[in-house]
Formats: sequence, C-alpha cells, structure tokens
Amino acid sequence: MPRPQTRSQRRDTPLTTERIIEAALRLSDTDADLDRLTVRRLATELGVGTMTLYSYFRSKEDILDGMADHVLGRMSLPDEPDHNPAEALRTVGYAFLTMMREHPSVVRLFSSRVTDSPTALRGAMEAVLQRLVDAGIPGPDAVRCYGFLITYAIGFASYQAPRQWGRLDDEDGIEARRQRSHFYAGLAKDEFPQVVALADEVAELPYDSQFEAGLSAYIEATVRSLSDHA
Amino acid sequence: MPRPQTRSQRRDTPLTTERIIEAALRLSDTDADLDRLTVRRLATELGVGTMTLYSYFRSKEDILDGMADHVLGRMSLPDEPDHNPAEALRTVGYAFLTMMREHPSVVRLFSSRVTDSPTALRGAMEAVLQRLVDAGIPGPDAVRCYGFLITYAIGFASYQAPRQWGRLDDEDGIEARRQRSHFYAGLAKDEFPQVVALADEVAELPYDSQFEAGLSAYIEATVRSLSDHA
DNA sequence: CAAAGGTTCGTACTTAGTACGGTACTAAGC
DNA sequence: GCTTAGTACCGTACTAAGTACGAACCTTTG
Repeated sequence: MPRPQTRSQRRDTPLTTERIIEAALRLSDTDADLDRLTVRRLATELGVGTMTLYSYFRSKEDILDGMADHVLGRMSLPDEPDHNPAEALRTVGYAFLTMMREHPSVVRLFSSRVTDSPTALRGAMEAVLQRLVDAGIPGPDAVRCYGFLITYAIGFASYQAPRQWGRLDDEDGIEARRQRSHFYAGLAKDEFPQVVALADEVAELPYDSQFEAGLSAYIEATVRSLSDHA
Repeated sequence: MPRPQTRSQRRDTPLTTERIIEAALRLSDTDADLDRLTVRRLATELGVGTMTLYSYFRSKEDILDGMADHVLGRMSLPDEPDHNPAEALRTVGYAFLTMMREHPSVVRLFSSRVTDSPTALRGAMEAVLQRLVDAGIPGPDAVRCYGFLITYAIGFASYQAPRQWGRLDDEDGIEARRQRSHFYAGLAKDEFPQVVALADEVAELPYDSQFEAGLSAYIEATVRSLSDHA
C-alpha cells in the first residue's frame, strides 16, 4: 500500500533555472571538482527531490550548458573606460582570467561545448568586441584579439587549475612554489638537464606573472601592427 | 552451482599498459568524445574481461592519467634544426598544436590533472626547453616561452575542439564556416551590433589562421625583447 | 608433480542519470 | 463550495558504469 507522500509544494524561494544553475556553480566551484556535481547532490543542496530538476532541465548536460552560459553571460568588464588599444586589450584579458578564476570548475566545460547562446554571446563576445572597437581597434582586428584573449585565458586557467597556485605573495603560494621547485630540482640531472637547471623558473609557471608576461608581449606586438597599418 | 570458467590466458599479443593506453586513445579520439570511454568498452575493444584492466591500472583515473602522459611523452619535434629564436618558437608552438590535434579527446584532461610524470616531462618540457635554449633563448626566458606556448595551444585546441573546424580550404571547412557566418549575421542587429557586423570574421575564429595570428604576434614581441636585452 | 605466483575475469555491490507515473496544491469555471 | 485543469513536485525503478572480491587458470620453480 502506497504511503501518502508529503511534498513541500509552496517553498519560500521559488525554484528557477537561475537558482539551480547558481547552486550548481557554488557546489562545483567549492569542491573545485566538477565530477562531484551530481544531480542528486544538487537536488539535495536545493532541498528538493532529485527528479524535480528535470522539470527545469532536460538532462544533466543541459545543466552543464547552463553553467557555461551563465558564467560567460555574467562576465564583467570594469566601468572605467580605456584610453587606447593597449589598455582595452589588458582590461579584456584580465576580465577573462578573472571570470575563469571565479568559476574554476567551469573552465573544463569550454573544451567540450560551444557556447553560442544569446546570453553568452551578449555577455562575452558582443561586450568585448564593443569594448575593443570603442578603444579604436578596427572590427576585424578586434575579432582576432577576442579570439586570442579568450583562448589564452582558457589555456592559462586550464594549466593553472590543477596546480595549487595561490598568489605568489601569500603563504600558501610561496610554500607551494618552494615544493615544486625542489621537485624539479630533484630530478635526474643527466636526463633532465634543462628542467633541473631551471627548476625555480619552472616552479613559477602557474602564477599570474606568467599570464601577464604572455599578455603584454601579445599586446605590444598587436598595438605596433595596428599603428603600422594606420 | 558455479559454472567452470573458461579463460583465454595465452593471447597473441600480450596485454601491456602501453597497449591499453593506446587502445584508450584510439577509442576516445575516434569518437571524439572522452565520455564514451568506459572501462567496459575499453576491455571489449582489447578482447579481455573488464576487470582484467584493473591488474594494470588502479582505477579509471589512472588510465586517464596514463593517456595524458602518453600523449605528452610522445610529442614530436621536427628534426630540422631551427636557425634562430623565432623559428624555434614557431616550431614548438605548432608541435603543441599538432599534438592536441592528433589526440583531441585528451585536451580536456590537461585542465584537470598535473602531468609531471617523468615520461611527460621528458617528452614535452625537457625537449622543448632544450630546443629553445639551443636556438639561443636564455633559460629563464625559455621557460616563460614554454609556458606561453603550451598554454596557448591548450586554449586554442579547447576552443576549437567542440566546433567543426576542418581546414579552411577543404569542403567541410568552408561549409561549416558559411553556416556559422550566417548564424552570427542572423542575430538581432540592435542587440548584437558588433557580432552581426563582424559575422564573417567571427565565423573564422576556430581556424588555424587564428592560431597563427596570435602566435606570430607573440613571437615578434618576444624576439624583439630578447634582442633588446642582448 | 606440487606449491607459488601471476593473470584473467565472473559476480555482485554501489553510485549516478533518468523514464515513468503518481501526488499534492493552485487556479479557473460552474 | 465543488469540479476540472494545470503545475510543481518527487518516489520508484531501470540501466549503465566503476570497481571490490575471490575463484579459476597458466606458468614457473623446486
């Protein structure tokens, strides 16, 4: 005999796709592990039954798509206007990096799905192109810059994500770097001459200073070629 | 009553971790979908029972680690020597890209695990550093270049992977580009003014010419700063 | 030829995605 | 107020996948 079910029909804060996505991001970013995100856990976190989520999303894949969309859609560019192409490029580059940083678990999603929803396009591509064009970069060049910057940020965040990075100037970051340095220096010298000799530098690879180095090189060359054409 | 088990102990080509990893790469690269790689399917492909694989690997994660290691460890740099820093940087950049291209499914793995096994370090990091140093780039700079190049290649491959790219000069590539271009051009003009105006350029983002553009900008700026210091 | 050690894998347990159908609550019409 | 739809919710159960366990088999060694 079926036991009468007790449901909590009216809830304080109504469930929406928005709230679900945000909870999903919170869960996976906290654990720093997208694999730990399961439909059951997500439902529990939200205080609803597992299958309830399926009235909002067709599948788990849909939820993951939603997470990627949400993150790109909410990307924020600082209010202060840029005064020249170089500033704009740097602004955008760091905006991408910051976005990845705030949602580390989402980085992986970008290598398995195309995020061309209106939300994502508006928040990222359109906003960035507008910013670059406003700073005086011709449209076609702006597109190439966009491509480079998002691509570089994805790659850098991917590289950085699985390594404990911290900041180079905080306690944990320094300690992590120290250990990494010793790891590389401790390899066989005749087999890894370069890695051993450059252990200190190699240990620094996941830090933001590396991002800055690549970014500024790119900006310098790009700005120069822009003014050559002008 | 337990039925007597029939095993095929002696096999033509003996099972090794190597053969397992190669089969795993073949499977996932063919489907272009790492999610389709299951222990059961892999075992079937190899003609063995599922649990047999667990005498070679502790877990599926171990297999995935092995795949990443294998790919990095087998990275190949062309034999022709480079005559200057610029050539060396380009060589390495394309070597990374080629590697990702040959094993598209592995790209995702790089954003969730550190690949610091001896195999991977020898095949990728040590070999690349040696190449760059041999071309006249000072060690510390070479490390930064390595970081940039692998990072950029990962990012670009991640961006490109989920989009049908083909070559820009082959049938499929042209058709895919045409469709993408129309997709962007068909968006609301008042909401996406830049994307609509630049639809043709945006549609080209996943092609190798974009990789080349970013790479050559980076190389130009890097070579210039190297000679400034010298 | 028996004991030892390594390889293979059948079985079964657990977790996760999700199809299906049912339940409770609300709103609309009488 | 009572019925009828519609909506939000979710219990149950099926399937697929990772993997612990231990048995069966093969080869080697004494």
